[in-house]
Amino acid sequence: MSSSLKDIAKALNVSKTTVSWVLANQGDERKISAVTQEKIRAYAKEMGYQPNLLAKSLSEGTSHTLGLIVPSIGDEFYAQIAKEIELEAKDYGYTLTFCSSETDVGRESEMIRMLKSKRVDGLIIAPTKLSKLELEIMIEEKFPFVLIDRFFPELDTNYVIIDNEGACENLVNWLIHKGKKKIAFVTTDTHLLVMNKRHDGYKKALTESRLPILLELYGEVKRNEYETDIINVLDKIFRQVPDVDGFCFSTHYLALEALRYFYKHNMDIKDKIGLATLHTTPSFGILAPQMNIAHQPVREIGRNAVHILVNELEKSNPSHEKVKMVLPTMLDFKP
Amino acid sequence: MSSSLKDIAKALNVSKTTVSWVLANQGDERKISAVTQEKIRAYAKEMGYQPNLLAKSLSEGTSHTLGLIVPSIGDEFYAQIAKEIELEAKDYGYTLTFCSSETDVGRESEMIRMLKSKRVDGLIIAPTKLSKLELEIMIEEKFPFVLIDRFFPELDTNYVIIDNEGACENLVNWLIHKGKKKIAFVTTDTHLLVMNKRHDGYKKALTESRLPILLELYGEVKRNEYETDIINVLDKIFRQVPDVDGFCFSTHYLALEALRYFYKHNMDIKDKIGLATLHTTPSFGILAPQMNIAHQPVREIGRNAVHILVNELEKSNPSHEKVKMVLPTMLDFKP
DNA sequence: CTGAAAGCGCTAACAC
DNA sequence: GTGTTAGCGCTTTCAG
Repeated sequence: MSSSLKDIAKALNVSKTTVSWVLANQGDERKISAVTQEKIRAYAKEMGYQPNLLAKSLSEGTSHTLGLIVPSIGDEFYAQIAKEIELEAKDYGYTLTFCSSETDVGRESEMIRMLKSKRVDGLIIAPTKLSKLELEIMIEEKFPFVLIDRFFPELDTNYVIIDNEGACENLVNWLIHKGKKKIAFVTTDTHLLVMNKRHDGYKKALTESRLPILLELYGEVKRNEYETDIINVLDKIFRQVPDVDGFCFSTHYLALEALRYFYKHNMDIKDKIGLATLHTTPSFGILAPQMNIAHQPVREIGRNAVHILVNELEKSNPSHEKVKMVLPTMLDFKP
Repeated sequence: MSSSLKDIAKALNVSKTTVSWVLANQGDERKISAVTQEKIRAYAKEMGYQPNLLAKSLSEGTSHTLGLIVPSIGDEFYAQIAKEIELEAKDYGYTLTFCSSETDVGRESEMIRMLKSKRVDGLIIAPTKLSKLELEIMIEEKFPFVLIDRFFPELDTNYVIIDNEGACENLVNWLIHKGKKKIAFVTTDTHLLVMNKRHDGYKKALTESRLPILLELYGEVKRNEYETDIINVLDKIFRQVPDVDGFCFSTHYLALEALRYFYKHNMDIKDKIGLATLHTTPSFGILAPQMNIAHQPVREIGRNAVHILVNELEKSNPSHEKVKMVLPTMLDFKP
């Protein structure tokens, strides 16, 4: 089984230190003789020596591991984010430990604690209802972390989010520009600040164009049963405003379910009804080529989050400003 | 900052041992007086004591962490698998560290070594071109791991895969049953055994029905540029066999891209062309309600993989047979 | 009922 | 050039 420094040292009649040094490539620096070095390296290789990183971490006080907490790794968006984060982290020599809170929101803070206990060097978190308490503790302790996708304006933390308000404002403006007058806004998870921002963007666009903001054109879908609830929501909108001519969805999976609905009812989403959504899913290109999309810059979100975190970890000067990054979405408008 | 057992012990004038015991809930068992216990617990809470799991792991020789290696966490299928694995692992008290090999296949074995060095208790791997060497080493060392999605028949390992051959055989049989005579098979990643099995299933179904296996009805798509290459492949099939009346796709993303093609060319996939695929993607229900699907039992794959692994980890008797599990797909056939 | 001490595998300051 | 030693924070045996 895996041999240790001590085993090698004993077998070769040198000290642990010597072995440690040459295996850490400090051999020359520490002026260990070439023969000893070679001897050690050869034997280590022969034995298939694998350093115990647990011990190393304990000793060094840094684990070179980052923790990632997302609401659900099964979700396309977070999976992509995770991918980008993992790639970037690897470039910096960090591995990733992740937890998803899934349905069990109550256990989010438990996971934060767990990861801190496992001594990850820092955390990247897409918070849900997260007891802010846990974040406040981390701020207090100066534990390095960065929020993504969502944030708390009242907390002084690092974060990387998108311009939610601007994205929806642009989307709706475009629909207006194309002559739409009765544009509905369909959303969910309204306890989230980001969702409110998206709604704000919608309202702002209407207001600027002096269009009325009608309650009948607002649809709120229950998150945990969105596949079925969106049907009620859409039914209601069409009942109350039969000549609705545009839809802005606050997120991709609502748009997808709405498409299912439109197809089922054979609706003319080509000319009659204008479509817009935040974030995408691969099938939109086929299902609704006319869909106007504000793409999430997943790569930038992921990469920047890692950047910021690693920067904070590796800077000797720890007391610098938190970075608050608001990324623009990538607008993909159809003529 | 995070206090340690020693700090607590010192502050309370007791020994580290005592503190360790009560905080590990062995207080009663070890007959520590109620007052001492309470004192310790209260102080630990006040200080916000968080055990250093690194130290605990090092000491106990087990990290309660599982490693997951997939080709790409950004891929829908693996993301779902990861979700299931994470959930199940959490139930057993394990957290997950993951790596995806992404494009950089050469680094797979590096990741295995890294995770072993980090002393994960076991590994769940969806291998790609993986130098089998690494697996052989693990077998030799008796390091616990289970393969998912793909496997090597010549290696005696745990694995959880699906019945690839049976799935495609069933899919194609159904198409035949519906009167299709010229069924094409479109695939990719043909260096993978599982892909060959799927092809075998296709051929088996044809043979059983005494249909010819035509080379012109076989399409192989280059994996790394499948979005564009599939167009050539489909063009070629339609050119050589204009009256092709069925398609069996070896995997979901090929089916999706093919749909894009069918839509673009306005083809009749409702009656004229029969469709079948292994695994699904959310939009199929809208895009192609007629698509016959052999669903991957993601949940079962994930859960069973964790089961098998944890079982091997926690059984005192380590020398039992490797479990080789072949799960049926869930067939979703359209009339 | 509680404590001392060794040990998990590694690093690093300080000898010689 | 190389070794000694203490220490990272925890568990656990053995002694009182």
